[in-house]
Amino acid sequence: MVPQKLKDNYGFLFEEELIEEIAEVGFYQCMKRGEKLLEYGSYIKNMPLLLEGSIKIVREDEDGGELLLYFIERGDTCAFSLTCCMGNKKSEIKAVVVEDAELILIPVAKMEEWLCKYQTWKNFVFESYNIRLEEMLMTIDTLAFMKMDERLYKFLTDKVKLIGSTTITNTHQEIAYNLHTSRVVVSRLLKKLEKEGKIKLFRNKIEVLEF
Amino acid sequence: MVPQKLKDNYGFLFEEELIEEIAEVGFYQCMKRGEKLLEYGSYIKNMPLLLEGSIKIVREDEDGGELLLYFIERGDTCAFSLTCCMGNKKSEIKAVVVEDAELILIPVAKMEEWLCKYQTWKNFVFESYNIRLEEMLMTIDTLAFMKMDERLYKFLTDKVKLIGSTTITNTHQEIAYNLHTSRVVVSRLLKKLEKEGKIKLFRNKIEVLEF
DNA sequence: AAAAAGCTGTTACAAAAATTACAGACAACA
DNA sequence: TGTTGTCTGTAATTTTTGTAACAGCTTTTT
Repeated sequence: MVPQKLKDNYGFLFEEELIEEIAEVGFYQCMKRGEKLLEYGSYIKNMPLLLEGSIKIVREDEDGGELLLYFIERGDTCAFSLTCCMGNKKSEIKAVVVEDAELILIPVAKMEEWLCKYQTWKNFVFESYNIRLEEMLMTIDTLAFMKMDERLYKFLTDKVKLIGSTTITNTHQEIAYNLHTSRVVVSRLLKKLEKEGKIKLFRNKIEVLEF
Repeated sequence: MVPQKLKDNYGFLFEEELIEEIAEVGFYQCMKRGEKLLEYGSYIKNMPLLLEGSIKIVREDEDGGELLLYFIERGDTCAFSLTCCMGNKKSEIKAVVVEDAELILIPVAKMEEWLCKYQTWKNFVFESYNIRLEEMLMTIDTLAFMKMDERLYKFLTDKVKLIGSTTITNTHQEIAYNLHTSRVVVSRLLKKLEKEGKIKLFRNKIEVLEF
């Protein structure tokens, strides 16, 4: 069962031998929406490979402020976990399950061993770092160069693409947390988007019409 | 001459043998303030090790907008160069010399070879990625959680620490570019900081009193 | 020396975002 | 069924940021 999902998601990346090693040493784990995979300030000694579902990476400041950094989908791993376990440091971010997730946890020791043993693994690890740096750049772009109405619309369309459905189930308050703004601002701008015909508002739900 | 500076900056990180290899295959390069080490959209096939001076990493948007991401000091390398040369991708950022710099350029092939040959090199490369991810996080923090006056003051104090002098030689316009805001806003907030006794303003110069 | 170009301070105004407050709608539940 | 808590829409106000315009300097160029 697990090896099959491993193959589906990583088979085109890794050789048979590596897939088998992963299945052998990895812990399989299931997580429900809302559960925390990684807490701010915690330590981690495993590297997660996502098989199913999606996860959001969130930054927090001292005053309880939050900001969504980006989403992780199946076939991905989290570069901050790499940072965290290779440097043996506290986590700088928190990771929360968005859609029910299945994942495999790889012990750090193995992960380091494979770096030289499997070229494909090395490429995967570096590629992960590169993707994360790019995601961070895009986050910075939205913060530095976009106004709140654009950021809000981007949040909605990104989520639509992520979950593969045009219906987003979030309260205005939840969205406000993700964008680090106030609920009033989100409600106001959502109403504007509705008047422009881009979305349709319901209680706890938003239907995205254009994306 | 060069090997000496190499030893000074990297001797406590790398073994003798690796230092010698670096000196052998690396190109030595000197750059003046204002020169571009890396242009937006360009390709790069070498990884730079900074021996002297400092460099700033800047993000640009389509409309010519700019934003300072962070500074690089001697003993550092640039993770975006790694991204760039290992993935053979266009540069997402531009790198400009802040203080006259000396650096050594390592060909990608060597850099990859050393990953498995020298444990210390592998650690250095991963540590570089980790440091850059952290810097990016800090940049995101300032954008998401701080107001412009705080960002401006942070810019000034960061630069004081970087160059090791309390005198910053920049016009208000240059600072405005770095923070992606307007000159008027910078002038206004600088005046406020001066009234609070934290800085003293001159033409083309700012003296930072508290940091 | 005169002219041009660049830098700073300031004013007035517009736009964007944050804050406070409150009312109506809906859902959960005793 | 009535109460309570949550979610949404809206209005009024303040703070922050962006824009335009201009005067007074200093530095550079002619």
